[in-house]
Amino acid sequence: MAESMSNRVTILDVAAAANVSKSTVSLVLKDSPLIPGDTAARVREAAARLGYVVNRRASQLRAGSSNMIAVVINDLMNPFFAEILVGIERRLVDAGYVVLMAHTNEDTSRQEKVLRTMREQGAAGLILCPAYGTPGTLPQEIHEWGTPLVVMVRTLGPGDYDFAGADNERGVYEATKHLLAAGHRRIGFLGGQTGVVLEQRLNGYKAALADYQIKLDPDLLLSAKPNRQGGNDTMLALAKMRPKVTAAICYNDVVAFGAMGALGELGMRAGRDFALIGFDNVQDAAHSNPPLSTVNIDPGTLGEHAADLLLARIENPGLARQVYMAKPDLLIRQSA
Amino acid sequence: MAESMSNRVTILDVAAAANVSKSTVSLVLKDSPLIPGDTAARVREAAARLGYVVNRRASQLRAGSSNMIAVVINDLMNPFFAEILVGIERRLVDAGYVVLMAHTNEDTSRQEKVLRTMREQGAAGLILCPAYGTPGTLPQEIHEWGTPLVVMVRTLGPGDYDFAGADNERGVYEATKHLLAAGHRRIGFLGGQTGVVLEQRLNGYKAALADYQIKLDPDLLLSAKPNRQGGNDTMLALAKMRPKVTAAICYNDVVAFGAMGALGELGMRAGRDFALIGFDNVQDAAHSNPPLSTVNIDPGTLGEHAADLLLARIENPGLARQVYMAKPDLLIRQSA
DNA sequence: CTGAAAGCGCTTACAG
DNA sequence: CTGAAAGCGCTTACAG
Repeated sequence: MAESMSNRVTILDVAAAANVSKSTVSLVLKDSPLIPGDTAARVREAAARLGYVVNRRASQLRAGSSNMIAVVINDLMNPFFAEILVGIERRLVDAGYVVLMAHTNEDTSRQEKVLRTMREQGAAGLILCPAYGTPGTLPQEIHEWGTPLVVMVRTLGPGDYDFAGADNERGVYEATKHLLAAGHRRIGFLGGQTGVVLEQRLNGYKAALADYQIKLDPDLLLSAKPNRQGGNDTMLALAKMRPKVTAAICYNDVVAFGAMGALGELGMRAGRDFALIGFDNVQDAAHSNPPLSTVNIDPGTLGEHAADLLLARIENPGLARQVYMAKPDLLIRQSA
Repeated sequence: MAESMSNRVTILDVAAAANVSKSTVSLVLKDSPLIPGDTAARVREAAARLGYVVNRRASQLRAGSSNMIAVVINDLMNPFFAEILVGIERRLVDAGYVVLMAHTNEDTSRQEKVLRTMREQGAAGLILCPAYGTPGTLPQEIHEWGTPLVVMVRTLGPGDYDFAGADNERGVYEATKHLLAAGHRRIGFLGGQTGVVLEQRLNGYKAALADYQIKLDPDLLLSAKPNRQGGNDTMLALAKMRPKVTAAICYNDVVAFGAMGALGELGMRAGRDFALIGFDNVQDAAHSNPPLSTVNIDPGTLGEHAADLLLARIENPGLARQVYMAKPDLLIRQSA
């Protein structure tokens, strides 16, 4: 907690300088049609001359409004979430809001802490990319606070909350089918450890194999953290398996980047010696070595849509449940 | 602007429930020693039972304090800045603050806009990674607002502002010397277009060449945006040059990743056919394909230090100018 | 058209 | 030890 600005000029100073009451100043500053042009001009001139800056804290306390929106992100080290955040922020700032950002790093106790803080600040709404292990009761709880909410990326069980995410099952299904159509029969699944997103993506993988009457080999499902290290480790393990594995679906792009590195260590190259497909289409995917084939769900746009859902909900709390599902789009570059 | 929470319970409700005055409630909630244990317990119990949540807006308006800190980032798509942001946020949240985050995307007019907004919100301090083209007068202006400031990464001309960044010249100097010691004589400099950071890094490059009595060849300085695309494009161009170029310093890691991709396209591999060194040491650098040799300035720690400087400044506005310069550390992995 | 008054939810001297 | 009062900087009915 810090002492705030030294000698702020207030609405009273402006009123004195313009020879009107503070009510008049207030009305002028919100462009009320009640005040005639010449008075308004005088007030504006005084405000500008004195360097008046509105105190949002005071105005919003009185008006019972808020222009702050809380955004809670689980993993900013993953460019997928960074791109989402940028999309959210862009839309929110354009709509006149300011974003209160917190990073949980997949830690639910930190998440609880920041959520409480943001509630205390009086956020007008909340966009939450939940940490692993977030209880399914959280949306209901936040609803009881009276705070409009949109959950992103990972669903939080059944419930009546707004959601923005992607059709994970379909995306991986199509990616796997592409590999199968190219003749691959031993296809690994790399990375991911827990959570609904993993389940959904795995379902897509299984469904595609089933289409080809291929029995699921559990040894080909390599669990690991969804980061580069995880991709590296699992690819190294996968490469050792016999009979030979010739392709892999990666839990996400970052895992795929790690897998590419592992292939490099082995003197192999994705797209030539092994087929690799990612998920997300983060910006880096177009320029990785080699460029990554992936399931495009357009993270930036996903963030913008989440912001739009929240804005709509704030505008009209009575709205029916809103869901935005990014349509996955298989993007074949050079890694498969 | 949204209507705020429906039926918040206030300090008055708690006072009524505990049969004390609101002053007493206020004192209890800030752990004042003035209130005896049994009264305090009664008040706390009532607060908990009613689900009381403090309204920071009101308390801080009255107290003239703020627990919000603004952080303005120029390019979140670059993992370097994402890592910095995470470091800042971690430290600030641990210190009891909440972060107001804005992304300028290198757009100075957007930067002006968000800065104004954050001033209106009454931020207790500001950490700014300035967009290209930010006027050198900005720190002074912000000082006049009465807002504690720390500038990061890019200096903003001379002035009495706190700063956290890295010794760019020395970092690149050492990287270039490493390449020279390994026998390289035609060394490119890839990416970067403008700004002090580029100047400083270029100075390091030039100084190292001078140590070896090598004349600077301006053709080897390839200007491009400091992103993957820039790295890709400039590497492609560099590879065509004759006499052959055998190594390059990259403006930053992201440029180096792009350059690696370009080498891949050409059937070459960094570390085997061409030597590449980056700058920053973002987390991805350890797992790129191949792992990137780079100048480590530890972005996360840099962010934490920036937060510490700001906290110290808020605590004690009279402090002399504070500067944190990350000591660059050449990290040789496989790309050079 | 403009001012005086009340009040948003708190904290902070000040009495007693 | 605890309560009554004033006030942070605004907005919003309500008079006139």
